[in-house]
Order: sequence, then structure tokens, then C-alpha cells
Amino acid sequence: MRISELAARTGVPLATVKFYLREGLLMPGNATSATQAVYSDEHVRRLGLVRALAVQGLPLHKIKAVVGLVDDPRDDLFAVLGNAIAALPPYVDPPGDGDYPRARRILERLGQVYEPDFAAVAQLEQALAALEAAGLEMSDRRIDVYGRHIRDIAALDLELLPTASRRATVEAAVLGTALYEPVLTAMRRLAHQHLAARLFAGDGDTSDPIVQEPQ
Amino acid sequence: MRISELAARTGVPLATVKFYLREGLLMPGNATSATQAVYSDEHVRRLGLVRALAVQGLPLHKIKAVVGLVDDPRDDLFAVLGNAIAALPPYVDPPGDGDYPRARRILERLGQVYEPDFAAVAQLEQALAALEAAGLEMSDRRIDVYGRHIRDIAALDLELLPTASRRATVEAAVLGTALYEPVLTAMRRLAHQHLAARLFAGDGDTSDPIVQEPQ
DNA sequence: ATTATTGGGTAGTTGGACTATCCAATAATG
DNA sequence: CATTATTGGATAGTCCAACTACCCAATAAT
Repeated sequence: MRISELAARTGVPLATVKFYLREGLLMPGNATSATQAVYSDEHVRRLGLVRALAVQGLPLHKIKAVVGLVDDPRDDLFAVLGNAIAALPPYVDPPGDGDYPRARRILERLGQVYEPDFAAVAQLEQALAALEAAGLEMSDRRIDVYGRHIRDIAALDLELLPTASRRATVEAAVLGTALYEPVLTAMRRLAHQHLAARLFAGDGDTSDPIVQEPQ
Repeated sequence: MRISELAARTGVPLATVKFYLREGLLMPGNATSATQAVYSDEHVRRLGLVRALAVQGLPLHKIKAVVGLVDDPRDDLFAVLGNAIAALPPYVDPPGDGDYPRARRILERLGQVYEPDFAAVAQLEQALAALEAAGLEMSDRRIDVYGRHIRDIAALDLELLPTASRRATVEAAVLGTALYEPVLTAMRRLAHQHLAARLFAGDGDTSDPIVQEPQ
């Protein structure tokens, strides 16, 4: 297919497709002449990946890093996965002084290794710092409950990772990390509302147990 | 305290504090004269809240909506909580045609009510659509496991919600929704790495079971 | 032969979030 | 009380990311 069909099929404006090509987010088509190039289903997939990540709020330069890893996983698989995860939001600007005390506390309590070089450790530290700044805390109870359930979820994630090819594994890991997160987030919010509805209904705090929520 | 002390104490640049005042994110100080106003610990807290939400990527107009709810919860508590959650990211632009088939499938399988007016339903639908667009799927197995663990986490969240005052409850609910999410996200990523390290080590896929991950 | 489309490039737009500057009124200080 | 600093209030400017629009000469399509 040619570029305009690629744009039409993915719903991405032509100007934007060209922009992505320029930015290196989308690999060039197979040029058949000076003014013509052919695009494949690979390009459709890639465009879908870019858009999927962009919708989740990933800045383009981070997306570029991710697709770069998907394209060229030269390191060992585990390192590639780590790199990919590190490229995902949230972004922690200052690597800090090398110590993340809040994250360390969590990990030690959960019996996981504390490895300051893991990007997710810095992410956890930042999240915990934000919590503190807002006057909330991470109690032991919460650590234990969150930790247990999250670990079970993570175990399933790994179990369901495809192992057909390294490329497939990397791509699925990156995509899965980025794309199942909002699913979990939305499910948690819905669970809150589901459980809260029962609580409030029992309270008599509101006359109507099924309360509507404006958009 | 005066405005410059407020800025100094929170670490927010003075110009930005003024900007937040103009935008209505921060309530005005108690004016003692034409060129002087006193700010309280309330202002410090509010500034912390605004910053905490901003760091998580919330655009200012959404933050304004959230603090508006915290300030003036005129509806019943459950509706206020729903509104607050609806104001949080991700943002789903098109309310759609009113049906969210993918989200409906999940909720029905989990035995939760499908209420299209809940903002989180649209969020779930969008997340599932992004998954599909990228060629991933939400299997029944995944629904069941995610659903069970997420529900337990949500139950704890509700249990730990303060009930001292309505204001405290609303504020904690909003903050908790926004600020515990990145904690869970980071914990899941760390669990992935923790579990993956064991898997790969057992594989012999890499010579070193403890693999470092570049920044 | 004529019209449409392409790849490639440059420049302009939009929106969000600040940041800088100015000003007249008032506080603080010696 | 004279001088210096700070304040609230407002306006305008900056910076960045992510597009979007336009132009062009070379080819394809009809």
C-alpha cells in the first residue's frame, strides 16, 4: 500500500504519518521510485503501537526509544526488557543521589531485591514521595496487601508472555507493560465504585443506593 | 505567612504561585491591606496537592476541577467521589455512542454493575481498545485474575479511607486514587523484574542471573 | 496529455504551563 | 521619617511538544 492508504487505514492524518517518518518513529517504506514507496502490514502495526503509546501519554522521544528496542534488541533479553520498562512513563528526571529509602523499605519488606539501577525503583520512590508530600502514607498493611496481590498479577503477566521469538517477547512485554496498566487502573476505580456503592447503600447516607455519576 | 514564604516553603517559584492564584487553583490569601495577604497551612497543603497532581501529569484545568470538588462537595458523597475520579486521567474525549462493549464484557464477567455513566467505564473501554489495536487481548483468565486481586486491593483502599469528616474523606479519596496508582504501577514493574530474574536465571539464557539494567 | 499523488522539506500553528516585567501601594528598617 | 524591600495585581512574553499546512519537482494513473 502507499502512504495515503496507510494513513487512511490507521486513521492517522497523512501529515502526521509524514511527521512520524521524519521523527524516526515509523520505518521508511520500501521505495519503488523517487516519489513512491510501498508500506506493509508491519507499518500498520507500528503505527498502531506508536498511537497506542501516545494515547497513554508517552512523549514521542520515549516512544522512539521503545520502538528502537523492539526493532533492535541487541542485548540479552532481560536487559532489553529492563530498558523498555525504563523508557515508559513516569519519567524520573534526577537519578538522585543513588539511594531510594522509601522504595527500599517496600522492597525489603516484600523480600525483593533492592537494585537502585532499576528504573522502576526510582519511579516507586517518586510515587512514594508524592504520597508523603500530600500527607498520605504507605502503611505496612498496605505494603503487604498491595505486594501480595500485585505479585500474583505480575506472575500471570509473565506466564502469559509469548515466547515464540525474542522479538515477539520483547514487543509483548513492552506493550503489555504500557497497555495493561491503564486496564488495571480503570478496574481499580470501578472496584472502588462497586464496593463504595454497597457501603453507602448500607449507610443510609444517601437515599438512593445506585447513584449516578455525571460525566 | 506572606506569599514569598509560601513559595519558599513549598519550593514553588513565586511567579508560579501567582499563576496558580490567577488560575483559581489556589484560594486567595486573607488580605490585610491592599498589598498584603496572609497565607495559612491550608494554602501549603493545597499547593502540595496541586503539585502532586501536576507531577502525575494532570492538566491544570482538571486539577482545578478536582480542587473545586474538594472545596465544595455539595452533592452526596458518593457522587462527589465519582466526579473526582472522573476528573482524573486518563481523559476520554468522546463519550461515545453510550455503549462500551469491551468494558461491559469485563464487568459482567466479574459480576459488577455496568453503568455507562461511570467515567471509569469509558477509561476501561479506551484501555481495552488500545490493547486490541496493538494486537493484545484480554483473556478470560486475565480478567479473572486481575479482577480478583484488584478487588482485594480496592477493598483495602476503602477500608483505610478516613471518615472523620466529609472533606477529609473526599480529599483522601481523590488523592488516594491519583497517588496510589503510580505506586501500584511501579510495584508491578518491580515484581515483573523480580520474577523475570528468577525465570531467566533458571533458563541459562544469560550467564549472569543478576542482570543489571542501565538507567 | 492531463490530472493526481508522492516523497521530501520548510515553516507555521496550537495549547499548556509557566516566567518575566511592570506598577502603585504598603511594610519594614535604620 | 526617609529609604528600601516586598506585595498584589495585571500584561506580555517564553518555551516546548506535537502536530498541521504548504510547497515542490518527480512520477503514476487515466
